[in-house]
Amino acid sequence: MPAIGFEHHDHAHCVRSTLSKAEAHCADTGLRLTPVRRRALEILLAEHRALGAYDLLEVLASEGLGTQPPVAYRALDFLVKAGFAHKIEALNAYIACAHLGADHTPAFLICRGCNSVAETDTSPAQGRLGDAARAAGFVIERTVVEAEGLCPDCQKDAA
Amino acid sequence: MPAIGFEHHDHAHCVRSTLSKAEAHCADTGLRLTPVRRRALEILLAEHRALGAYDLLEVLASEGLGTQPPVAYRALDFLVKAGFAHKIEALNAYIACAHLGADHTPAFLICRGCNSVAETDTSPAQGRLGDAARAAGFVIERTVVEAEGLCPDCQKDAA
DNA sequence: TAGGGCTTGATATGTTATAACATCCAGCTT
DNA sequence: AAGCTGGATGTTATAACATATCAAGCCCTA
Repeated sequence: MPAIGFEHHDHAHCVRSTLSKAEAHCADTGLRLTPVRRRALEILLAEHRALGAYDLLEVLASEGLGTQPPVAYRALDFLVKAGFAHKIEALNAYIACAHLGADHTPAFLICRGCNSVAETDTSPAQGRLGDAARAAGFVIERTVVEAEGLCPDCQKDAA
Repeated sequence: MPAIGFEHHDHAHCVRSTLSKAEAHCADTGLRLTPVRRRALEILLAEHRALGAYDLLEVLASEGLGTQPPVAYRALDFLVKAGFAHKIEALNAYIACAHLGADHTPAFLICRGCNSVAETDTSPAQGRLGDAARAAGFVIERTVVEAEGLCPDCQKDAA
């Protein structure tokens, strides 16, 4: 599973295809992809960048889809629980899932230059973290793996 | 490097020894471990648990060491920059470093039952995350690795 | 068509974090 | 000793992130 986010790609296609997968998943499982939720996912998908809840709210508000914080947080909760989006803990911000449908443990590469975020995959339970957890008798339920640094473009700019 | 936090240990000794190391490090490098900073570190060291900035502020305030948020955030900034404490991103909270002096990339096991936190060590740049970063041409400067789950004691309680 | 459960609307508030500017103080300089 | 300098602290205000609560609407289905 490659990192998705920095390389150039057919973005329109990746947006459409993710939306289709989300719709199909909801149809299968009975989840309700309501107008606000669907639009929130579209907004996140529009960029490979993490958006704050209030950034999202601003866009929703400009479209008449709600003006108060709970609107954004409810939509984000839904998307995160459904696996359509992830929260980036280091930024207190949210990003659309780039590997929708794949069973994965997400990990993120966060560029401090341009704020773009690439999603990749990891298996922390199989590495040193998992070893430490087993040694301590700790049962892992969820992992947060995020790396901050510079993407290729921003390295060029810095040089 | 073992995980430190869940197992029973001589806590008074681990507090004293960490404070000594911090003092020695400041003496060596010219950093100033002022009364507020030193007391903040002591407060964090008092438990293997992450404290919010406002929790810390409450204690400092009760001792006449300052009443406004910047007091706590400045002390925490100093401790984090000096490597004496770490921020737990998943909790927006702070914990004293359990491996002071060792060159390490911290990783945390966070118990959702009792809020205790164990610090261990990881090498994300050598695992799958590092592979993905190299493949994407991304340069990692800092990593956040946190696992949420249940510690041994809380597993017993749940059963 | 009535009831239950999920969704949305609306108000208020709680929690985490920083900006901005004034003041103080220790150490150095002349 | 007077003055400068840089880090540390005091103080006020506000920005940014997140949730509790209760009322109202919608949709399914029995």
